[in-house]
Amino acid sequence: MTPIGFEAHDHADCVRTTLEQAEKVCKARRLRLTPIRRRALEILLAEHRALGAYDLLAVLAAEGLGTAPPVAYRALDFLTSAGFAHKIEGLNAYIACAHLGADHTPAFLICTACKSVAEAETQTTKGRLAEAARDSGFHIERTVIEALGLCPACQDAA
Amino acid sequence: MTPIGFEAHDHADCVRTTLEQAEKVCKARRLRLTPIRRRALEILLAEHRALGAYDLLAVLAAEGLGTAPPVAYRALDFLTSAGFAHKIEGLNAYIACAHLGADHTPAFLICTACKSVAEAETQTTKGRLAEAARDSGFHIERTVIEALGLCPACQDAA
DNA sequence: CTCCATTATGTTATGTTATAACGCATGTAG
DNA sequence: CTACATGCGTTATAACATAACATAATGGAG
Ligand SMILES: [Zn+2]
Ligand SMILES: [Zn+2]
Ligand SMILES: [Zn+2]
Ligand SMILES: [Zn+2]
Repeated sequence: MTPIGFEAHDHADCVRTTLEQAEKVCKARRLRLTPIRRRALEILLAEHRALGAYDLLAVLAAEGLGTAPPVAYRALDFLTSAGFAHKIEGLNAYIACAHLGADHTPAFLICTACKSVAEAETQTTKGRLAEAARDSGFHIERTVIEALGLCPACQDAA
Repeated sequence: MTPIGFEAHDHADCVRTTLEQAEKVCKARRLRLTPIRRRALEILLAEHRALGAYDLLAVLAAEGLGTAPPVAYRALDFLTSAGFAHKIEGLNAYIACAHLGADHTPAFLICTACKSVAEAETQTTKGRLAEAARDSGFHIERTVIEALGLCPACQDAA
């Protein structure tokens, strides 16, 4: 479970396989990966960073795929519902899933210096949060787990 | 480390001791708990729930303590910087700290049915997130840990 | 193939959350 | 008193998100 994002890696491959996975999942679950949705996923995938909805919209608009906010928000709704993207609550921004296909509980490491984001996985049933929940009888449906700090590269720079 | 919020407890005492703690901390750190800031903290403390900035503003406005958004945001900035309140990123809302004075990393259990919020504590150096960070050499400065789900009472109701 | 229901998209408007910028007031140190 | 820092009043605007309704494309059922 290495967090993807900070390490050097074959990113072209990363993009390709994620898109393939997304298509496979859509086929299996009868979801429609329309041109707008597919392009939105590609845009998010371009970098391991979170993009604001309006940043995404700007790109889509420049490509003639729609100009009004609902274009972006609908695409993001689809992608997040399908598990192809996640919302980073701490940034009000969105990022492509780095473990598409794997059933996972995402956790994010967000570099405040270079803005890159790595997605790790945690196990919902373990960890301190789950423990606190069990202790008090709380039933967890969804978790938001985000760490803000400095990635290895930015620590070296400082 | 029991999460405060779901259990029945002497809430009047809860409010009183938190305000006392806040005053003590302000004295020690030479922070100024002005009338607006103090009242904002009281308003947040009234219930173990998160309040939107504009909800807080509405109360302050009704009491003649200011009408424009900066009034609320400045008070919230002060309270969160001082550690007297926390922002719930998943709700864009703010809640009084339930462990004021204790040096802690907050984690929240948020009931999606009744909207109440319990604050638990986690240890920054343990847990899966810290583990993932260590693995990749990431330096954590702040964490956002929030669980959405059903509190014990709302589970029983369903 | 045609019709129908469903899903997706276009469009306008608005709601919600948060900050910038500037000036005045007040408290404190030299 | 003066200089500086901090808090507050006020106006305006930026940034994020959704409501509501019209039109179009898609994909089955018959
Ligand atoms: Zn990559
Ligand atoms: Zn993911
Ligand atoms: Zn209480
Ligand atoms: Zn706290």
